[in-house]
Amino acid sequence: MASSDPVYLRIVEDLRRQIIDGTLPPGALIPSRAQLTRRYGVGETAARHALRVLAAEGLIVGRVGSGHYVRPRPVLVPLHRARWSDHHAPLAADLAPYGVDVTWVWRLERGVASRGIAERLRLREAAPVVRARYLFRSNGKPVQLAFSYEPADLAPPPPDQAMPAEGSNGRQGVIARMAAAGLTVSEIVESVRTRIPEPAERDALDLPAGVNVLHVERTHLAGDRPVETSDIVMSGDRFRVVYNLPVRP
Amino acid sequence: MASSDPVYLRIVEDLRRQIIDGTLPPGALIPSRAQLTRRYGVGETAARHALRVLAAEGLIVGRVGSGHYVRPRPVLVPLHRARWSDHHAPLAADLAPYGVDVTWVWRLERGVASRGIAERLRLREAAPVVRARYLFRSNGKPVQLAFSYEPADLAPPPPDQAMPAEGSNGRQGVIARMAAAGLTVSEIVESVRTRIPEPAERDALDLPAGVNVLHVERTHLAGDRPVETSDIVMSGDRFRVVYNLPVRP
DNA sequence: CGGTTCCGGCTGGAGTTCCAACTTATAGGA
DNA sequence: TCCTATAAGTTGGAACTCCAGCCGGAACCG
Repeated sequence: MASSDPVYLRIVEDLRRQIIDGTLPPGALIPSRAQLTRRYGVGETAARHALRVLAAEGLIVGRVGSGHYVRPRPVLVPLHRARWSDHHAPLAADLAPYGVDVTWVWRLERGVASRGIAERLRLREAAPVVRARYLFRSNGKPVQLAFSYEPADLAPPPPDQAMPAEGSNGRQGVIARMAAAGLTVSEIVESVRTRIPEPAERDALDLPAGVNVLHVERTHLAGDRPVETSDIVMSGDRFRVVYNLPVRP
Repeated sequence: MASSDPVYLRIVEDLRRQIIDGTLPPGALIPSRAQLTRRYGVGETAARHALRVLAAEGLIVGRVGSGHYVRPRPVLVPLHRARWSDHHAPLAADLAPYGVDVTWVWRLERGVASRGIAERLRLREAAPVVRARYLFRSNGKPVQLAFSYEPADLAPPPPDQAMPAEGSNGRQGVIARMAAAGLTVSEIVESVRTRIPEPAERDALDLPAGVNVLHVERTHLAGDRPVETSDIVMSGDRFRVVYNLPVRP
């Protein structure tokens, strides 16, 4: 079976091993398509596909006109395979392309960091922050309420004149914006718990009395700097995720 | 910018729209590479790439010698984009290929369903179940304890003679086994909370007194039938996930 | 009439080629 | 010495091609 494996897999495994064991250290230049083609005695298709796979895994990054380089730090979990938050804050954004009816509205506000937020963002208390409030609806029914806080000085800065801004759909989360800037983002999940909703939350989520909500506190870092922290409140302490499994990944 | 988008994206978006709005109902045959090539006036590369992307998204499935078909039920969240459990039970399995030192041992036991487990698996109390106990270690330090329960009659059945079986690494979780069987698996997360660890857990995880553990109760369904339920206990109520973002997905 | 064979169509792996856009280094000119 | 123009190398998008293996239906034969 191993002998009938696709040719490009041999290159992928070989390079991956070298990256993991340090033969190709972070920042190292990966052989170019032409070099791989000669070295492994394969066609350019195979070399190209191998590089694409490694790039998709996050182990290397390609720069047009320059080459493929080993990513500066070891990849633990590539985003596309493991996003803790997929079922929380960005739920709507991820489901929308699949025809699930999810809509959301958001509002941006300037404010100052409370004690807790300041701690999570490693700011001094009362430092200026931008708060976004999201309300997600599925089939008209409100299902999720989220607040995200970002340091006000963060690039790219939020629109200054138009504050407070509002909208429905479309606002990119910090992950997408950091990714666009080519940054490595990490995530700290500080707490996941169920609790009794506050009156305002019960109101927004249109909940009957006596039910609990799922509460997630989450912070995103770019390098070592916290760039966003969020409080996510979902209706009910019991939720369900349905997916189809690709028969062959 | 839209005009400079890759050619294949036009095909992807067009077909995706048709799948979502029902023009191409579940089970429908997708135009073949040759047909797409003619219909959209593009090369075979673009047609092929479009089909590959849709297949990766889980919207269609290719059958060699036959064609590409719309998947039988709407995909909500493709597994590779959203696995709630990636940071819980299968953590080790996902991290291992990236050179992170994670090892685990497991042990299989036959037993009978307690009241709670019976409820979650929709079995009568004291029905026969198979219990697997996992202990995950990172750099030698125990980080996660998990118990999974499956109905004993479930296919593929656990090894009967070798019970109780033990091992280190290698045991496939129910998701992988169901995927291999081509089944759609859904997941219910019943509860996520932090709590005081029980003495046995504190012992296994080598925890100092006074810290909390993160506790997740999770059930997997194949269609409507529960096929596994698990209790996951992680050391600490604060954990961190690090990933690199592909600059362009 | 029923079973078997055969052929056309399809996927998926692989190779080859071309080109635009970009980076980098080098050589030459001010 | 410093700046600029040029050339070589690289990625990424795309087209075209070939082939093995598989599927399904149609034709054919007993």
